[in-house]
Amino acid sequence: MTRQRALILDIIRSDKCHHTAEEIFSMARERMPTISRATVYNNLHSLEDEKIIRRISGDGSSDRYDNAFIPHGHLVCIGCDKMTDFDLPELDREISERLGEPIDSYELKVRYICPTCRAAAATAE
Amino acid sequence: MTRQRALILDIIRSDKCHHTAEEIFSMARERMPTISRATVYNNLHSLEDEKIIRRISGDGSSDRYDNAFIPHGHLVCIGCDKMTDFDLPELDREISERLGEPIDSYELKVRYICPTCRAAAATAE
DNA sequence: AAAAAAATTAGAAAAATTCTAAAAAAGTTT
DNA sequence: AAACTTTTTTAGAATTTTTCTAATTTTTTT
Repeated sequence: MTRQRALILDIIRSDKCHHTAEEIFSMARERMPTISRATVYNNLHSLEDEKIIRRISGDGSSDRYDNAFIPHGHLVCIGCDKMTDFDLPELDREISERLGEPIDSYELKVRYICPTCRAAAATAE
Repeated sequence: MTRQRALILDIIRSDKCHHTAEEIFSMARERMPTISRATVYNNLHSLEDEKIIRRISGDGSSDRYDNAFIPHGHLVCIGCDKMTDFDLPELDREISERLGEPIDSYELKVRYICPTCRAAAATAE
């Protein structure tokens, strides 16, 4: 485990929200000014392969990275684009049952209108 | 509806498998040699906004586009990377129930080992 | 401590996507 | 169907995102 790798992992773990590779690179730079962009990308890839982190595809924009402890989905508001975690206990087992085969992992993104945006829309009428 | 838009839509609809923007651009070029890359991107974006097609995030590689008729998930084999459709009747309703709010749409990608790769792995032992 | 293996670096290169302003096509109005 | 307005397309440059490269540095193994 190199210092660079530990730093990248720490950045991902110490923040609830999900960052892009470029954001992680900037944050890493602040704490280790010589770290290279390639190192960030290399580590994001290897950490993902080892299932220590997860890549969440950014709808349109860049992909984001998330701690991979417990399987969960993501809610994305179509109004404000904010992304939040969405606990889905047993969904992995359920998918596997529906499929009739074991699965490795899943990625679920749900688009909806978040309570804040819905309230704002209701007020605007 | 311009000829370009119709062509792009036809390419997406007349093929079971899911193509990237660049692939769609090349295929469109074969049938309309003057079509511009920007037109392909513009239309993919607008068709997606109008929910006529769906963007499926490519894990790592480029995003792919899919006909958006019925909600369904995607199976991606971690061995051969092949992507296939996965029917999940009522999953949208179920997600909405678990969330306690209406949803707009969902995107589910399930990573697993496809029967072919599993058989190959079993033979190799 | 020396040797071997693995990871990092800087920056170039490649790939993917967006932007721009002019031209063309589509849709509207009379 | 001519004149007008609006929308879309075009080509290519620009930008953004990601990967590659080969020389160093760091880490691990012997």
